[in-house]
Amino acid sequence: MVDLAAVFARLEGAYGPQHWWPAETRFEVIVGALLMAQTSWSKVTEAIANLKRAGVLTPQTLAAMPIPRLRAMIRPAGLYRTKPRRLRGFCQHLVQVADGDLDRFFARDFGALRRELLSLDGVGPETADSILLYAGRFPTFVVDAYTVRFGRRMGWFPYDRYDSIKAFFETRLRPDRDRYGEFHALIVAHGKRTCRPRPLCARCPVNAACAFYAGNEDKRSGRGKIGDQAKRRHRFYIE
DNA sequence: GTCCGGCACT
DNA sequence: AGTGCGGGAC
Repeated sequence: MVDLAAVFARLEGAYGPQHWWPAETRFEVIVGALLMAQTSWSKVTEAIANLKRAGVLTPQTLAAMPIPRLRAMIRPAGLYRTKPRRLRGFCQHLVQVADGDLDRFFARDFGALRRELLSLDGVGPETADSILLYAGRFPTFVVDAYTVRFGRRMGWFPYDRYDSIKAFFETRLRPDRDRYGEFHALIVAHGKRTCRPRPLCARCPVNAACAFYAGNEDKRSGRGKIGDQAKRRHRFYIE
């Protein structure tokens, strides 16, 4: 029996409200999502600030911008060979199908919209769901590497397939976009601060419900079969 | 060295 | 399933 509401409450209690997505407009949310891969949010913020300062942060302007100029502005976000092309491509698509109007763009069937997003270069499932949730305001659950690691350690699922994990959450939570958005943000906070590659289980707010923590009880106590050397080898981080 | 709020190639 | 994409922060 997995009580997601209880886990949510404990994460919220430990980390507080996350205020996602930190952007002024829906279009900024989308630009941020497209620039996010393999970088930190502060770098994305820097890149968006460059676009704003230059006054080019509109779908029409970005859709018509030469790649080298775009590259110079979003350089802080890294992966500069791919991201400018993807950002411009998305804007061209947005202008094409909705005249750059996000109200019109999102005012369509969810399933069709998601498939359309996934067909665009640079938009995989996580980016598509981030856009649909945080910009489109659809109740769709976002899965990322933190979610996979966290859920597997908790013992909620053994697999790492995006759609299956997404379904795990969506079948257990009422479709509520604010709650979905906050839950994902809390999982990210948890993954950064506690459920790291080397987990800080001793001060984890949900360790009482965690299979990984339970499975390592003998190692924590130091009275199990596994000695100190093996503990280090297995990379369990004991506070 | 590893890590970033991934994705598209092979 | 493995790897290129990039460079700053730690």
